[in-house]
Amino acid sequence: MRRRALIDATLRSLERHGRDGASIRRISAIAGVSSGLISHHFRNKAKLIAAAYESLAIELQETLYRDSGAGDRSPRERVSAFIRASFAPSILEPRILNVWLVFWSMVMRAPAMRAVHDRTYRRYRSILGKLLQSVGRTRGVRVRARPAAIALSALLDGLWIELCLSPGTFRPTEAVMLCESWVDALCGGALPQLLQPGRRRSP
Amino acid sequence: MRRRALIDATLRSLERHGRDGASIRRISAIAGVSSGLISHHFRNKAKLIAAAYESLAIELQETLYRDSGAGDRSPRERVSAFIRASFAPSILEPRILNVWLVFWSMVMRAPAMRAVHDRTYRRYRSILGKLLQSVGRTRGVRVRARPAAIALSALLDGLWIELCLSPGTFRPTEAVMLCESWVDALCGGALPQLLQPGRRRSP
DNA sequence: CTTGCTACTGGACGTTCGATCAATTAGGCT
DNA sequence: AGCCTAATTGATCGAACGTCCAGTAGCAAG
Repeated sequence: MRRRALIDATLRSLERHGRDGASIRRISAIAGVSSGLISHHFRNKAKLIAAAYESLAIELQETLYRDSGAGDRSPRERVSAFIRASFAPSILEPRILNVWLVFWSMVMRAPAMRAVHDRTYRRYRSILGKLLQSVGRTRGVRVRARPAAIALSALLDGLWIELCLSPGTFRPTEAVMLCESWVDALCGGALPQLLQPGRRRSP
Repeated sequence: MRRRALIDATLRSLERHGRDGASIRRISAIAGVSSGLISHHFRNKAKLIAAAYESLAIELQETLYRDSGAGDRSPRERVSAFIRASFAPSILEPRILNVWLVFWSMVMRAPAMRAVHDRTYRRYRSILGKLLQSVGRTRGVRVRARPAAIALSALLDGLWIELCLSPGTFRPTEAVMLCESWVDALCGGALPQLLQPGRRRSP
């Protein structure tokens, strides 16, 4: 499908040139087609960018979810795999942050981009929330999925952004450790505001 | 000083128009001067943007530090004030995220921007690290300043970004709660990897 | 008053941008 | 083979971009 190829060319262009890569001419050059073809398959540039945003977000979530769910792991091991996958070399590529920054800067201006963001982030938090809840169950703790997912996703994103912006500040293994520590504290009952009020499940 | 006025106009332009605001013509229009004047005071556009980045980062840190240090508070109260100030309405203004996104997207391309980023973030982590260490001291716990500051700054940034991107997802008070919970867990010894190895200070 | 220097103006130049559209090619259906 | 639709091209348009520079205005020193 041509649309698929154009979306891929868009992502590659944004990786290479950042915001300057969001240009019909650059994208069409990378895709090896004429500039007019983009206007034929997408009404305008904004539609193409929004489609690329959705594509990237969904693909990333599927990668993370697949990596964490592989094999017959315990819930705690699946969270660890999710965290490790979030700081894998291919994800930490600073070029990829470029792409996200372009998308985020459009979220506040284009309603279509905001819709994509809200939808994909809700899914992201849903995945994280379920993972954390099942970990809590095996530890006899009732995790409140929503705030827990919000906190862990913020921690993951914040560490990932800083690692991309200046990779020398700390190492990916430190980022993994900081996330693991937070999960351990959650399971250990040290974050009581993130647990269901009332007694623990196995007293 | 004219340079000061041009930097302020740059920040206002980036707030209003995002990346499109980083244009000599828009900035000069907001400042009420001719386009040529910018090339007179700054060698080129990149120098102006870098100066604006440094100005914004330093001003923000001074605001946060002043708010947290006011009065004769206990260390724990100062951390709370720092966290609350990080989610104050004026900071949460989505327009301000626009400005940071533009700067971050340039960090990976312009060495001068990378230098500004590294310098200001080191200062930011230093402030946070000292605050957390002094809190730990009053609780009989020896906090490792560096990883603790990295984690809390990532949590603050991640929550702040998501709040700016879609303010309806959760409320600022929830963000404050999540950060406070993390600090409580740290002080309570629930994040052992973030403490100095060995015994607690008051056993 | 003249000289010299700095702040400042605004137009010119060459690029690049997004969108448009008439013209051309390709491919399946009858 | 003939035809119709869809895919694709590339030129063209006006607008906006960064930089440059010749020129004006203001002012302090001689």
